[in-house]
Amino acid sequence: MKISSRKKQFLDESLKMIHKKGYKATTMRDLAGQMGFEVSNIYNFIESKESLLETYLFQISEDFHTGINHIMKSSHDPSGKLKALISLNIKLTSTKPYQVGLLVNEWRNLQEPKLSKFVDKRTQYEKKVRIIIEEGIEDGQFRRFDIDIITHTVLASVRWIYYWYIDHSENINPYELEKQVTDFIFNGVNRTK
Amino acid sequence: MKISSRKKQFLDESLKMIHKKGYKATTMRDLAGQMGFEVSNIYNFIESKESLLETYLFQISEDFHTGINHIMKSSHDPSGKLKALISLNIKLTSTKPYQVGLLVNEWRNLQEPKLSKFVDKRTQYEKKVRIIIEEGIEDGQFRRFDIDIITHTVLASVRWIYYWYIDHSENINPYELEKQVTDFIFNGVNRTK
DNA sequence: GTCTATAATTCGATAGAC
DNA sequence: GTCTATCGAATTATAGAC
Repeated sequence: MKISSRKKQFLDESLKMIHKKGYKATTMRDLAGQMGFEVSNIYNFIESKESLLETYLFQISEDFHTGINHIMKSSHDPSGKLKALISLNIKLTSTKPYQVGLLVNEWRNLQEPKLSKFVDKRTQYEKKVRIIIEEGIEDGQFRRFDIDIITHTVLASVRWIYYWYIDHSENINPYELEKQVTDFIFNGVNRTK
Repeated sequence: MKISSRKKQFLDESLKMIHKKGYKATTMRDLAGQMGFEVSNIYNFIESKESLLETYLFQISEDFHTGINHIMKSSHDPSGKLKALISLNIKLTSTKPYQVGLLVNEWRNLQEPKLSKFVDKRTQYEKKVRIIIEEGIEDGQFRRFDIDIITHTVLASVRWIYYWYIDHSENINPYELEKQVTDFIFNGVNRTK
């Protein structure tokens, strides 16, 4: 079951290229050219172009689901859960920025029935985030917002980070980044309250 | 110079379909089928597939640039400028949600030299947002954050809204939405400070 | 694991009649 | 403004030799 280093190299290079050019715009010829061999060799490693996308997407998707399920089962209060959610996002983004980029940008290129499966799982994830926000408001830890609006805004506040990581990974301290983003989400930009 | 209603209908339908399927995944045959005519008729309305994308992208891009230039020249303090920026985003998103969607998702499908032109303009836009944040921190109106991190987080906080609008436009009160998002960006979710 | 060769399909775009 | 017909290029994928 060992994955040859050549296959691993192919998967890594392809991931980066698909992120950069987009899944549809990246051809099998592009991927082969990046490896310096002919198109037909790709099929020694994978079954099809779409299976490549599926592998990337469902791997990182599972990481997020495993992470949030741990958070939901934890004994944290809503504030603690929200902090853990931010931490989860930054941990996964810092270790797998290109996969996170695909998760954000390329999911809709999945074909049915995988597309519906993916969207369903994402909806489940968002519902769990919604519960954290909802409980925080009912507890009085969070202010009274429209729950859906704030759920989406919180999710959006961490969704851009993969891009930052890919371009500046050498200069990013993930702990400082986590601190800043957490501070923003909890307290906003305003100094005078 | 009057645009025929048939052309306008084509442009509107195509915009929606390109948003839904993605630019690369949407074929000229798809667009023709949506209109109920043959592919060749498309070229009565547009020069090429890419000119279609360019038209959509540079129109909405200009709207954002015009808007932020007015804000930068205004007499508002940094807090007022940031509020105006949020207002601009929600105004453009509520009136042109599909164009905003293309701006977020499809810009990289532009070909050179249009691609570089677009990216340059976007960088200019982000620099202006950065100046607002920077001045707010120096004035003491905003708390001391890493400027780049907070600039990107603020931008991300409003970037998701086009998606919300396309799916729920009938139930959205843009003034309430603006109030909620502004409140989030300025004060965060935390109740106890 | 790498190659050559090619199948089978789809793509954007054009020519020209009506 | 709509059609039929078609071109040339590009695309994913497969067959089979080495």
